[in-house]
Amino acid sequence: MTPVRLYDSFRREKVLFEPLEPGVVGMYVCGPTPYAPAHIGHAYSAIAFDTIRRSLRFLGYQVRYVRNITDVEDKIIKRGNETGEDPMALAARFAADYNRDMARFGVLPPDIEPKVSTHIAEIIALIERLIATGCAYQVDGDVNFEIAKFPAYGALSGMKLDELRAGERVEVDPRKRSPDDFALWKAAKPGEPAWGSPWGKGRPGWHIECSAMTHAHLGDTFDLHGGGKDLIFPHHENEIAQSRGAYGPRSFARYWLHNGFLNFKGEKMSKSLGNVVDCSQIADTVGGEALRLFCVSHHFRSPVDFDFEAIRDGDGHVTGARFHSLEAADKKLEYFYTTLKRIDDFIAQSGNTGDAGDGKVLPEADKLIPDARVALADDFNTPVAMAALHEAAALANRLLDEPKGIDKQVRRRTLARLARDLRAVGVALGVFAADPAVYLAERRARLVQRRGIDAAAVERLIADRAAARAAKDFARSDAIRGELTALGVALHDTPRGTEWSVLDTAS
RNA sequence: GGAGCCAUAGCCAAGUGGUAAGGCAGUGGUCUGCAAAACCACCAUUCCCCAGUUCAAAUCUGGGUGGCUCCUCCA
Repeated sequence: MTPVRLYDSFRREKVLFEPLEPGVVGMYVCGPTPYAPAHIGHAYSAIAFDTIRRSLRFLGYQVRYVRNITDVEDKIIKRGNETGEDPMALAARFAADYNRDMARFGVLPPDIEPKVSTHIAEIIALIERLIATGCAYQVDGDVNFEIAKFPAYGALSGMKLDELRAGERVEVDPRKRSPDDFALWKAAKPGEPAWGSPWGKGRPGWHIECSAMTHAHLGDTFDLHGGGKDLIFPHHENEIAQSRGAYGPRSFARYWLHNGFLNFKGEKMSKSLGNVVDCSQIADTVGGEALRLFCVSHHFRSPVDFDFEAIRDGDGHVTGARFHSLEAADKKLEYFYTTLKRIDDFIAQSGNTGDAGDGKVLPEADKLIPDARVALADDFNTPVAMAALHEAAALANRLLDEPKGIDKQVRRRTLARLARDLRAVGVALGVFAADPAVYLAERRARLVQRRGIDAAAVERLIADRAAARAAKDFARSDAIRGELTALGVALHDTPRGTEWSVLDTAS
């Protein structure tokens, strides 16, 4: 396996990653609270950590990947009470939606997907332990964590307790010993899901589930903990306090990873600004893989500006959306899939499909995997891996275009190797998994629909043009090309006949 | 008020001490009946500004300017 350096949010520097057990990584990522359709921010985070998980595998590590679902939480209960739907049913429904959406972005299912509702016993045991160690106290049916008993509090976020109080803006529960203390267990209120506990009926507070679930599935101490930057405070800070308060100062996550946030034209995404984009809208409009490629073209820690423009009708109503940066990513995908298809076709035509690319190849073709490895081992630098993919694809196209001067066997084997390795790196990034012909056909169908192109009319014009060309009537042929261009269609004359695609105009 | 992040070509984006990856767009070329696609070449003497450290700075230090985030639910 390849040694990895990563930026640890806790130490605030890039460090050598040394898993507890060499070659084996235990990784926990904060998953969603499913109370509404997943939006692009959820996808960005899920893709970031899925890519890290895939990268670690590519680098030779065995990864145990745990991503939870917080299915008991205030927002779910509130939404359920508003709509009349049972909160647990609502959470289950949106959790299923979430997983379906993430699958469209190439996010692999976690190895373990624990839920709060199935870990109540573990949560209660952890709270009891915190009471026993003196970190938590019971008030009526509630149990709170007492921050004063955990002097290391604030190490991850850089928060200091006296400053926290200065910034206190929420109403303080007078039964708390300190305003900063947070709930581990909340006494049941009418209309809320509740479970029996030593403190009466109630439910877990937010934060405690992650401490309980990491312990249940990864043990006292584990390697990587990930989540969105916004979770650093208070969520991750509280997780640390709970877990270390219970299991000791050396327990819990050994390295912290936080992904940057998505902005829209420099603005934070928020419902009030009307710039929250649902995952299904993205996947339907440009395809899920375009978002995936967009994400891995940026470093996961960087804030990313997401280019989004609402399409409005004459009355100003939003009728659709343009995602310029995703359309660019989709076009880039077309390049890679076209390249893969060219190679696949070439290998198929050469008759020797058994040669997967083993053996001696052109030395330039041997660079892709090592280059990708170096890139991903350096803090999961996917943009640099993308650069390696571009160079490999250009090499493949060059070999396909210019057969002269290269030994036939070496050429074919080199192309087979390139296709194999492009896909191997693609697996690490979560791209290029589709059949190229299928992807290209689906992409064109999407564009045809989006642009309102009449495919049958296009085919008719192409037939007319073929007739004109056969008659060497090039003036007529060019006139038809002009008509098609006006329709937004580009033609591609090949030995197999004329193929067409949708122009990538800015329209 | 406290904590932190970011600023690299027209645009997107890597690079955290050793002389500016990659992509898009653009220009020229190869190929083509003409195109498209693909390929090739060109495209930042310079990294927001000022000062400093160093043989050497986009990278480190200090001071500015501009943008953003967290401290409250938030991926």
